[in-house]
Amino acid sequence: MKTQDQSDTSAGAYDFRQIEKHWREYWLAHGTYRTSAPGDVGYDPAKPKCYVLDMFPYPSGDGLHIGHPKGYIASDIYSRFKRMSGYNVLHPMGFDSFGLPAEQYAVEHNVHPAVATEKSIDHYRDQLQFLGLGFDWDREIATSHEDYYRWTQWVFLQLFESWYDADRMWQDEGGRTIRGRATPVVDLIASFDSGRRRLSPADRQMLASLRSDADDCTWAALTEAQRQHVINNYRMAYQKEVTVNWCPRLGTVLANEEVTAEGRSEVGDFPVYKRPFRQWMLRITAYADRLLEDLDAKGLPDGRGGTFELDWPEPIKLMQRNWIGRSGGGRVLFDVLDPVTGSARSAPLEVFTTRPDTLFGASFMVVAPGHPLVTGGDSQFAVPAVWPGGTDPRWQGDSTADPREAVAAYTQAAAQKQVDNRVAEDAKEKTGVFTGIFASNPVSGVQIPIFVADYVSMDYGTGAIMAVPAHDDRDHAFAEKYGLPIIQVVAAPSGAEEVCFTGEGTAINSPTDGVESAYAITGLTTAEARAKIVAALEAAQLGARAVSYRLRDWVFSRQRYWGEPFPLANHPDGYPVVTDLPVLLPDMQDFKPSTSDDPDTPVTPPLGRAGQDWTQVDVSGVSCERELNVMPQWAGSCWYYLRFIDPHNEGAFCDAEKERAFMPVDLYIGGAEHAVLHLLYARFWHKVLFDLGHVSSPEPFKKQFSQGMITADAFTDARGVYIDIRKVSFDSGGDPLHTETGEKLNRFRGKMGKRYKNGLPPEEVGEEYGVDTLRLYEMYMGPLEQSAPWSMEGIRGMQRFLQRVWRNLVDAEGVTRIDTEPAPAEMRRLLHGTIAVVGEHLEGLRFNTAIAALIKLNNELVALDRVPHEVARTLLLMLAPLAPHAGEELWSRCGFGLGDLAHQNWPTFDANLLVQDTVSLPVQVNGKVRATIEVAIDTSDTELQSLVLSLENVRRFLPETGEIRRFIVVPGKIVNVVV
RNA sequence: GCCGGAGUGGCGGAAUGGUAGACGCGCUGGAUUCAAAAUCCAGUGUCCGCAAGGGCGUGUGGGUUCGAGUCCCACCUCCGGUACCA
Repeated sequence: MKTQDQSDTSAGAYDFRQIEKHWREYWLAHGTYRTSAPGDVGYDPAKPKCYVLDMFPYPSGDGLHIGHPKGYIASDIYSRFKRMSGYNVLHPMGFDSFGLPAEQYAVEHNVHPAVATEKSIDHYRDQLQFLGLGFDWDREIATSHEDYYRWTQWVFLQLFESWYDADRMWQDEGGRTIRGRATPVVDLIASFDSGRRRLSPADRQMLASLRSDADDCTWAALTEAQRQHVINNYRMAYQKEVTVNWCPRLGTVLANEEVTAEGRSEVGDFPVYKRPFRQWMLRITAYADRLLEDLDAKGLPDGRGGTFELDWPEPIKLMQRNWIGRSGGGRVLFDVLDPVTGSARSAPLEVFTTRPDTLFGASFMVVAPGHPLVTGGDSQFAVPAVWPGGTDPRWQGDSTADPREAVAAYTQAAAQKQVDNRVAEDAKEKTGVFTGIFASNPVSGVQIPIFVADYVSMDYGTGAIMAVPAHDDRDHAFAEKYGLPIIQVVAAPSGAEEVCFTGEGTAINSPTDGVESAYAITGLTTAEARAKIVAALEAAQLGARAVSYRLRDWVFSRQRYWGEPFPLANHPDGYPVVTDLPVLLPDMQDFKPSTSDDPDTPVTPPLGRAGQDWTQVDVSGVSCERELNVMPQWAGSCWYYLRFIDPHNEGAFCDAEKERAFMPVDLYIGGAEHAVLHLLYARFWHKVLFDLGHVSSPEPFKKQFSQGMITADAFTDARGVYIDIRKVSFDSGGDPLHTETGEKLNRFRGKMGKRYKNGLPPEEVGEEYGVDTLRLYEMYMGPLEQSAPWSMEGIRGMQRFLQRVWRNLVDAEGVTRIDTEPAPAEMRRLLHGTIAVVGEHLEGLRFNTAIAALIKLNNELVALDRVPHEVARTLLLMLAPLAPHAGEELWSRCGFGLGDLAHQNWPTFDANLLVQDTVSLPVQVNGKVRATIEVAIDTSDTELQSLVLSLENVRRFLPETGEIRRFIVVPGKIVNVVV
């Protein structure tokens, strides 16, 4: 599959290997893509800036394959286009080099992650440079380098030493009023010290475990350790016991996604246990509303006196909104009835509901297995010793024992139950046990049973729900199984009868207006009924308007080695203290997690074995043990875009003036897999830094774009073993065969990568076809946001295109074919039309159609003996961002300049040239095209009508009378005769 | 399951509600060549037809419209995410 021109070394040949090598080296030697910042020689503050950012890669030991650079090529083209359009472009690259992939690679290959990482980075840099990507390499960073991660630790301390003052009203530079602000913890402590702030009920509840007099003690009476526990409840970075999926055999915690339906690890198939675990958390939920609002906010300040709004694809915004999952509704208090006396206990059961309007349809309640009502955490809520008379046997669980045993057994089983597999979650049968306790519906007074069931989670809302089986699918399934009443209280608008209608409609079977009730909602719409019920509940002190979020706080610690150490230590009195920066990761040869077969083995992070020199640290004269967890890989990628602006600053994470000059990022390109988590986490950190005055804009990424994957066919033999795509050929029928054995292979479409042996390194393709060809082909495969399959046949078309451009401008002897005569009118019209289209499509990241327009223009040149000067020059300018090596070579060969194509001005077009006097109109009869007519652009409709109706092929389709019903003219587009 | 996206010739894809298939690959025929590669020219959704022209055609089934690949409703299939892969 070698191309034929390899041996052609004549003066006029397009020798891409030599050309690409030459310009690659030229650009690096001349610093062609270096960006100047405030304070640099040659920085021009009057020039508009454009910050084009890629999601930086984590450097795996396998190197890049041709699927990886798709986004980098796109951002490179855009950067070059913007530079030519007069912008000071910042386009940096770096490496997300901490984290699990690097650690796992190190384990597999038995090398230290620090060594493996450096090697991988060198390899990646070579590969990226090979692709002719115009990064400013002076700005390269790596998250695992000490001069980077010391600032990651610094940013973490900003979070640790601040709290979210939710009621604070303030204005940003753009004049927007914002509610809530991250505020230094020292201010909080000062307000406690001065008495301006008192301990909250939540503080007292937490203190109850530490002091007997928590109910009425004051801040002044607290010990330092107790005060620190209070402050922990406020910090943006705080410690909390959370339940995780613990796999002792792997010595790691797993995501739900990494646990199989059988409750075993995906990797290795080992048992996984639910286990509570003290973790560092980040209070992202405090920012839920602002993360939501700013997606659509107008007038975000840009730090330079201007404003901006987010230009993100709507689907990505939608995913973020859904992830945050704000739902408005109400909290409702249900009286819990004493099983013996039947009277209400003092502590009611609180639920959150998004549908207060369905309150009259609530026929039972469900609490989560961890709820205090059933864990005995609150003596108020004791489960009775005997089943109430007439309890349905189905409600009593598997045991025939008393309610306490049944509930305890169910709760324990739920806890033991290894992680749920979501696929099965909703489809699987609901289970639950009656607690023996009844509640009273606050609006109707009806007694309803309380169940414990694992379809309710402690993580969302209050861990308890009111069940409305007529209008909630899960409640419905549960009610059907346990024979509970199903009461319709909402009528579907269309009258469409669904078994379980969950949409909005009209309230029915509730009190009717005229009846003496504040809850008279029958006949009201869902929205009206919801508002009325909540207002009435509030008046009766039985509930309140409330908002709930799906978003949870962020578990921020990992029991790993290859990550940023926390700049914290544990004081002997049991609270965290800040240590000096930087906290260097100790050099350990044994960095693997400790594994065990015993689920109860204490969890010991690898850093626990670092030796006392490292683990013990003196803080203000007290010997403390360092925090042994490390940060997740997200940490480094949450702020790297700021470090690129000022990568070598030793005194600050980023110089304030430079930050103002370059933020926000104008275009952020990355994989669609980061659409929710990474983008949300980075936005969160940025907002904290914004609140604290460290950055000047409230959002980091002005425009966001997610590129699709490059997929590739993969092949397996009869045993199911993957066969390297280099060893696959095709028979005449197109069926895949093994090159060596001739065996017939199976083909399927998959992600490109090492696993399927279907990836190719860019060097291999670049050597064979040329880097410019590779760049063009990846952009030409289809819309940037879509996934597309790699094809070794398709790439030839782009190579042909470049060769054709070359031959149009250079003859076989290497002499240019430029004509000094001006271009003919038709050629100029085509040229200027192409400028208009290409510019528009590059700006819109529609590279496939931009390239198509260039191909079309170039194809018109093939028939010419010589190419007019203006056409040649303009064609090269438009080609420059896409195929920079060939562009520079031809630019200098044609004598337009030397090595300066990247800094030329983008061509402008003359709109007058694009106006045409006549237009070719398709003529439809009843929506079917029957003819085409060439008319002057200003032909009147009546004139047009008589012309059209006289057309032979139109008349054939008219009725005998010649009568028409309508005559529709869409100016310049189409004519439709309706008969 | 839930959230988001995508389904158009043999293939990748193009198309502000206005001629479906731009452009590229592949294929067919021709020119050039001793021959081949490369290159150039012409053709190429499908069915009927010598042609002119006509029928059908954008995952499936409905709907809105003078007109639907595009908008609405209901499905099917595939892809991404689902919080400790990032």
